[in-house]
Amino acid sequence: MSKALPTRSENYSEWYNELVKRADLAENSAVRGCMVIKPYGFSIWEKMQRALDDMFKETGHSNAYFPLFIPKSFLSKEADHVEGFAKECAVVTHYRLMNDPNGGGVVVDPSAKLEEELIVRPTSETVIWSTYKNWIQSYRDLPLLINQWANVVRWEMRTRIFLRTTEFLWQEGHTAHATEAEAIAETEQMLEVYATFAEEWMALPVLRGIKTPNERFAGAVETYCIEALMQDTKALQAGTSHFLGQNFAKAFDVKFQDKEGKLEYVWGTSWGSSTRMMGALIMAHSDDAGLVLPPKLAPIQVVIIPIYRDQNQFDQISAKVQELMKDLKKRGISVKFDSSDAYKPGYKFAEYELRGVPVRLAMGARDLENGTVEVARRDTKTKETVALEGIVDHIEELLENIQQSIYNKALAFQKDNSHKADTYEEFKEILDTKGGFIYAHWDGTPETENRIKEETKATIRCIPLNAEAEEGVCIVTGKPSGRRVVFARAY
RNA sequence: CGGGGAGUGGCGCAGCCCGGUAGCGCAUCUGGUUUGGGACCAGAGGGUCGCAGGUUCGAAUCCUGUCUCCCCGACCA
Repeated sequence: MSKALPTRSENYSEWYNELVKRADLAENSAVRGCMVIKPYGFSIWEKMQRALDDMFKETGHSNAYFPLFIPKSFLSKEADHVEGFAKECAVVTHYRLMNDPNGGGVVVDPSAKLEEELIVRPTSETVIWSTYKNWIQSYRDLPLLINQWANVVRWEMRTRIFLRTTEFLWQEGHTAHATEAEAIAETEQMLEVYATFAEEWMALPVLRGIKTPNERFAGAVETYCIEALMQDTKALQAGTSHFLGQNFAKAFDVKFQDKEGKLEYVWGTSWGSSTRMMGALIMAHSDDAGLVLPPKLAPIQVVIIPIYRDQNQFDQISAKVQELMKDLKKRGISVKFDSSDAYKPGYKFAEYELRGVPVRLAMGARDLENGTVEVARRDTKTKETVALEGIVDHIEELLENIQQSIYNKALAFQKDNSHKADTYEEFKEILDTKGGFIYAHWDGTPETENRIKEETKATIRCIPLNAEAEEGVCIVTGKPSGRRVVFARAY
C-alpha cells in the first residue's frame, strides 16, 4: 500500500476514490455500480441515521416499512412519475431458476415468468400511496406522517461511490395532509430539518432553495432542496423535499371526508436523503492527509496512543489511560485506546489521520513524569501539550470547537466561492476560472436554462428561499428577472 | 451507450513488444531488537497471470470472443 494519498489539486476524483477506500469507508463490489459499505463507513452512516431519525420523531413522524417490489402497473399511474423513472428501473420478470439443460449451471426457468412484472423500487411513492388509500378515510386519519429507511435501485449510466450508486440507502418520508397549506408547511419543515442536520451535524453550510421545473422531482408540484459546495467548487444536492399537491392522491384515489362530510383528495409530501451525504461529508472537509470528520459524526472522537519503551512503562501509561477513558465516556465521548504493539506510534498517527479521528492523544514517559498528555486536532493538524488536570473539560470543549471550526471553514469556502455574474461572458469566465455558486439573473424559461446547461454544463441549483428581490435582466436573453438564481456545475 | 485506461499472491506494480513455465515493493506469519510522526534484522507462507476458446512442442506474453473496474462525456439523487 502506497503511503500518500493522491492530492486534491493533482486529481480530485482520484483523491476521492482512494480516500473512500483507504479510510475503510467503502469499496466497489462484485456487482457493477453497487458498493460494499465497510464497518467504519457504515458507523458514520448509522450516526447520520440516528441524528436524522431523532429529528423525524421529534417532528411527529413514525417509521414503517413498505415492499422492495412495485407492481409495474403502479408506476404508470402518475404520468410524470413514470416518465421520470422509467429509464432507470430494474425489472423482475421471473421467479425461478433451473439447471441449464446444456450443463452451464443455472438459468432462468422460462416457465416461471411473472404475470405482472415487478419493479425494484426507485422510490416508493406509488406503493405507499396505494396503501394510503386504505389507511385514509376521514380527516381524523390525517395528517399521516410516515418515514421509511430503505434501499432503492436506480439504474444509472455512470456511478461514483456514495455519490451515485445503482443501489443506495436512504430514508424517504411520505406524508398526507388535509390541506394544501399544511402540506406545504410540512415540505418546508422537512427541508429545514435537512438543512439543520447538514449544518449542525455534518458541519456543512447549505443553500435552501426551490428547484426549477426542469430539475423538479417527477410527480411533484414543487421541489425544495439543500445545496452544498464541495472543495472542487462543484455543487451537490444533499437532500430534497417535495410538495406533491394532490398528484398522487388523484393517481391512487386517496380521498378523505372533511368535517363538513365532503370528499376531498389529500395533499401529499415526500422527502429524502441518502448515502450520498457520505460523499458530501467526505468532499466537504477532508484534506490530502485523509478524512476530516466533524466530531458529532465521528465513530471514534478521541484516540489515545501510548508511547513506551518497556512493559513497565506501558503498564503505567495504560493505568492512566484507563482512568481518562472512564471520565471521557462519562461525558458521552467515544474513545479508543490503541494499545496494539504491532505498529509504531508514527504509523498510528498517520492511520488515524487518514480515518479522520478528530482528536488524538499521545501519552509517553515524558507525560507520565509531567502529568501531561499531547493533544492533537485533526482539522488543523496542530498539537499542544496539556496538563492531565482538567483534561476532560478541555477535550469536551475542543470537540465542540472542532465541530464549529470545520463548519466555519466550510462556510468561508462557500462565501469565497459564491459570485455574481451580470453578463453571460462574465458568467462563463467565472465558471471556468473559479467555479462555485454563481448568482445570476434568469428569465425563468426552461429554454434558457437548457441552453446554459448545454453551453456551459452549469445548471440552476436552486432559486434560493432567502433571495432578495432584485430587478435585473437575464444574462442570456436580456429579458426582465425579479431575482437572482444560483447556478453551478454539479455532481 | 460513445471515447480513453486497466485486470498478474491481500494491496500497489513490473514482466507482454521479441513465447521457454512468474518477479518486486508493501502487507501477512515466526523469532528477536525497537517504540515522542508511517522501525529494523533473520527466516517463512502465499499467484494454474479476469474468464472462455484458439495458434504452438510450449502462452501472463500471440489471435478471437467475453466479463469487470477506473477516468472523461451523454442521463440522474
